[in-house]
Amino acid sequence: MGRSQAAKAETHDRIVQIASERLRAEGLAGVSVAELMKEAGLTVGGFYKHFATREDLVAEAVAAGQGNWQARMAQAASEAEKPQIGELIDRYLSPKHRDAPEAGCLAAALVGEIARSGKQTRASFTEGLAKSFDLLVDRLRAAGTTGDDAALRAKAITVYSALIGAIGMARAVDDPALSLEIMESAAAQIKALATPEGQGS
Amino acid sequence: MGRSQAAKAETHDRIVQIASERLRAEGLAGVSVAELMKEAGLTVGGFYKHFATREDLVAEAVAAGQGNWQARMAQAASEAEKPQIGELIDRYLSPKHRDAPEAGCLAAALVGEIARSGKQTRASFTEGLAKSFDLLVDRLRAAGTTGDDAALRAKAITVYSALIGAIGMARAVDDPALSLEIMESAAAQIKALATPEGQGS
DNA sequence: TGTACATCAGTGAACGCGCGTTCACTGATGTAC
DNA sequence: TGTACATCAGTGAACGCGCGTTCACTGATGTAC
Repeated sequence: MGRSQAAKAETHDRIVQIASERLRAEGLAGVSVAELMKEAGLTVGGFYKHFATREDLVAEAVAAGQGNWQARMAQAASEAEKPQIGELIDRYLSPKHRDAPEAGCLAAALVGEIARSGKQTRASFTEGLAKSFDLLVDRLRAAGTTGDDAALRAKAITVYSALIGAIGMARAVDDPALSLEIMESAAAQIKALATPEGQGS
Repeated sequence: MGRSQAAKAETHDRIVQIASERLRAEGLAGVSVAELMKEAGLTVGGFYKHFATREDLVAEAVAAGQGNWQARMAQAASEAEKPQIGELIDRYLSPKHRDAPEAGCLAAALVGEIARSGKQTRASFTEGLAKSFDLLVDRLRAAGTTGDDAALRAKAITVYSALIGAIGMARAVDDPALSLEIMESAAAQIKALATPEGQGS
């Protein structure tokens, strides 16, 4: 096939999108270049017309994958349509999110491996994480959570920490009852931290 | 060398101990059987006199690695010598722990990968995690944290979630200032959740 | 508008490499006499 | 106590395999005339 810039960009984006899903599902080392290209309907060799190395793709996929998740927090048409923080927490710590990492929060699925990754991947991740913190601060402020800017930011960081840790454990654990208990216990406590009503218990 | 049962058990333990450190540092797939054996002063082939497959070792190393960390919470001679919950949180979210995953909390370093691991590894992890929850409940009760048994358990789960998530992000992030901010913000908020004085802010 | 040519996205076989695992072997030690 | 033997932890070369990457090639398309 031809080589218009638009067609190439489309292929490029398709590869990145598939990678961002597959990497969340299988881990940063869990999918081979050949598999990825096959899933995109292409063959191995073409990969290097789009990326200099595998790590280049991973860095792009990490950036794209964080975008996916942030969209849920921010991409509503109006303030009223944006999800409330309590609803966000419940959806984050749900069996649905737990069982579909490929469509879920990239940070939760990959933090551990990103810590051991190359410069580009870590830089991509850091940028996306900073943006997630900002969006979470917005959601806390919209919910009327008490505290000045610094306090809200500290709460946002802690809320995100607890969400990531809880869903990580819920996914790792072998016991379905314990997995549910982790999600439900954490959701209740995090909501208490994040909403004005909950403060003080 | 000979083959007394004691000598074999000692070698076995040495391999498991080294694996538990190296896997925390490099990830579940980050160290090869040959490297591990070399570090234990042995050669590849001998590995299979101790473990049927690589995954057998990983499962054992996961169990052993959780033990290491739990020891810090529980293995003091008397109640007075056991660390206070606040001190535990500060030590957990310190640059020292962040920069030495091989000697630190296994759950923090490996949750994500354990979720994608085999039966044995996940079973090992689940058992260890349940024990960690129990030990954390003890520490909360010792600190006089308010709440009945169920509430203390929910708090313990949330505290551990937040610890794991925060140190995971602090390790993954590329920016030293942000890394410190994550640890400090989370430590303050988690202490508020975990100690009686902090309740209500 | 029609034709000749250059471009380059995509192909698929081949590469070198490190991995987990196997296997014939060694030799120090525990055991039987 | 001393000797002969069986055991089996540890050796290290070899295996088949999948990986990331390379490379000579193809052929549809954009461009120049």
